[in-house]
Amino acid sequence: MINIAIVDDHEMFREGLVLVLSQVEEINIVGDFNSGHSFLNALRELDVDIVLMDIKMDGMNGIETTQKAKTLKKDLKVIAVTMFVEDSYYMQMINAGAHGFVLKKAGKYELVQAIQEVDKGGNYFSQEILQKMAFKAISGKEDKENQLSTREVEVLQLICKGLSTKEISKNLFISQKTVEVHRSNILKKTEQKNIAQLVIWAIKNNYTTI
Amino acid sequence: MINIAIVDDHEMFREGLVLVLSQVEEINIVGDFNSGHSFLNALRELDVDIVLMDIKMDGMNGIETTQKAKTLKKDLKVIAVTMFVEDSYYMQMINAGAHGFVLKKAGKYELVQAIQEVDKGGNYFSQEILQKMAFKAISGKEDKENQLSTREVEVLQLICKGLSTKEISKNLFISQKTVEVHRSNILKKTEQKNIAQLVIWAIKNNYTTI
DNA sequence: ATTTTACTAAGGGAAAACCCCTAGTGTAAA
DNA sequence: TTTACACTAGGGGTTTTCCCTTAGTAAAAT
Repeated sequence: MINIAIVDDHEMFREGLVLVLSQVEEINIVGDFNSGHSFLNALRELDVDIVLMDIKMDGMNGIETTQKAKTLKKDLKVIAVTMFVEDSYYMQMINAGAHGFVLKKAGKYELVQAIQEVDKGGNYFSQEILQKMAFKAISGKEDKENQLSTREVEVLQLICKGLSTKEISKNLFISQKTVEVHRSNILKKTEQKNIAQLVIWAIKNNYTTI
Repeated sequence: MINIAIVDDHEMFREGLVLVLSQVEEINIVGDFNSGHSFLNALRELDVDIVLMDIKMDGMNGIETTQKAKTLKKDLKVIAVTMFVEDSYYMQMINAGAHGFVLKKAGKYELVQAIQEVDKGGNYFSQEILQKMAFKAISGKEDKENQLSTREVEVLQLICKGLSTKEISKNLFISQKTVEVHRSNILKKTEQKNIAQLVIWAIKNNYTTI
């Protein structure tokens, strides 16, 4: 019997997941939570093997929740569940200690397969994500090069809110010139050519929420 | 017994919905479909009272599917299921003949309530959507004023793809000046102040997909 | 038959974004 | 201690976007 917990702030999706997995003989749902906080609070008294963790959540996101959960319970296994196949945040999730990665558009069978694989001590990644990883490995791009800095993430999020360079500079108490440098570096690192593409990139890569 | 069909290209969500609703005594799931096409093909031989229709789908969207379904089966009732609470496309869905509107983040009870209400011949709209409608009614803005024209929608979609004014002009075989006019009018009509906000508006209002 | 609307497109100008360059500071790693 | 990096910010330039005006044409509505 595999004890599963679910963390997702999307109620209908979470309820659906509970029901889908309840039908599987070898799976036992020990709890479902609508936030990282509520999950962490319950974690001590929870007999859980694997947690299905949504990455994008209001408040504490899946990466942060995973990191904190791992400090509380080292042998906890995490399967990240996410909407998009993009290339930056799943590395963060792997660094945070996730053993698997499944897309929300995946079906029941793939999800169960992922759970079984991770329960056996292995890893599971959706085909789409493996492709992305392979492409990245072949193209030989190093992560570090493209990783956005703390400040760049701040600027990116303000851009996505629709703030102009002037407004961002006032908001962060820095000069417009500095913001321009950040904007330029963000576009280079993300390999996007303008704000329209950047905003969509940011959504897919979980730097902002719509 | 209420006969329900589900149309949603998101497999896990659809499966979850089927299971959630199967638990409800008075509800009978007569079919679930991953596209508008497959639903329309099956509709003739389907004894269905209410269909839960996702608005955003690859290929034929929920609005188009609803319109076509209504011509095939006039008394079909449609409840739109959607991700966002924005203000333009639910009017289209109502025009297409939807009797209800529920957000995907809604829970089981709200969904069942919506189904019961619509089955009785009434309408059901999520609280959030009613608020939007009320606000719109109070602020007295007319739909027509703000409705994007065909060309504007084309331009908007190319903007969201990350094309520049020059690229859009080449793409549509019109001058840059004309594209500029369209861009300007789009920003005015949507009341967004720059491309970042516009892209997010377009996603929420279903003019583009991420 | 006249009015309205969408689409087209020009001139012209202001603001914003984008892209170089150099360069100082502080922190953290080798 | 030197090296590396993030953050800062200036000069100076091009390109793009944004905003205003005027205006012609074709189609649709009144």
